[in-house]
Amino acid sequence: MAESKIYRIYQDFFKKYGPPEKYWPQWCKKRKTTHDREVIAIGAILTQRTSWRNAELAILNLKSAGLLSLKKISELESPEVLVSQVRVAGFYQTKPRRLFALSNFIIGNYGNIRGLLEEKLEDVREKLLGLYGIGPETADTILLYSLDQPSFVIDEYTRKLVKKEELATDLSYGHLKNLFEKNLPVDVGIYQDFHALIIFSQKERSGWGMKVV
DNA sequence: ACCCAGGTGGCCC
DNA sequence: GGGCCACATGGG
Repeated sequence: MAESKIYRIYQDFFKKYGPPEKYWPQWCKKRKTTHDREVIAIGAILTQRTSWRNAELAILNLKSAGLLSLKKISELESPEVLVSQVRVAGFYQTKPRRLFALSNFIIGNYGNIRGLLEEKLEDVREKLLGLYGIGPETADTILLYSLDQPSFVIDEYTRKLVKKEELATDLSYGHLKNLFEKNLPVDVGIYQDFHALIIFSQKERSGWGMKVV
């Protein structure tokens, strides 16, 4: 494993760009509060097919409205209440429904997001995938960055890297996820850092990273 | 006026 | 299982 090309790319990126915690302090930091975990899960939905900049503006809108909380969202009469806060992040009819579905699932079944840590990774992943608006990338983002579970995230940047380095011809989500997980030590920190580094490498550090929310 | 940004569900074949 | 489309705003 140590000599695998994928692991070598990770090491090269780390040397080149340094620890991602510098750029994504909220997402990669070692100790997270329950609120941190909730914000990351909410952010994972808001940033779907959307620039992080706009997703972050929506997060700030939710914060100003006192709604940056899974419990608060789950208590809403209707997801439409969130339309004005979410608008800036696009898909403003669908994303509120997705946030509502996730919040109701977590609060209704577990009381709070840390409840998900009591169950096996595979089981939580299957349940997340069953929710409206949560596909493989969002499920793995929540598992990896919100819950600190070793579930590698595949996105378009990862696919670009795979194509450029000719790491695989099958670009399906499941195949790439298995490929990366098979070629890396099972280590949450490495998974988190590598996914972030892949994005930096594709974006060439063009001035973004998550601000403190 | 285009094109894209850390996707997903619905529909069709 | 894969291919196409709608969803929607803001920035380059």
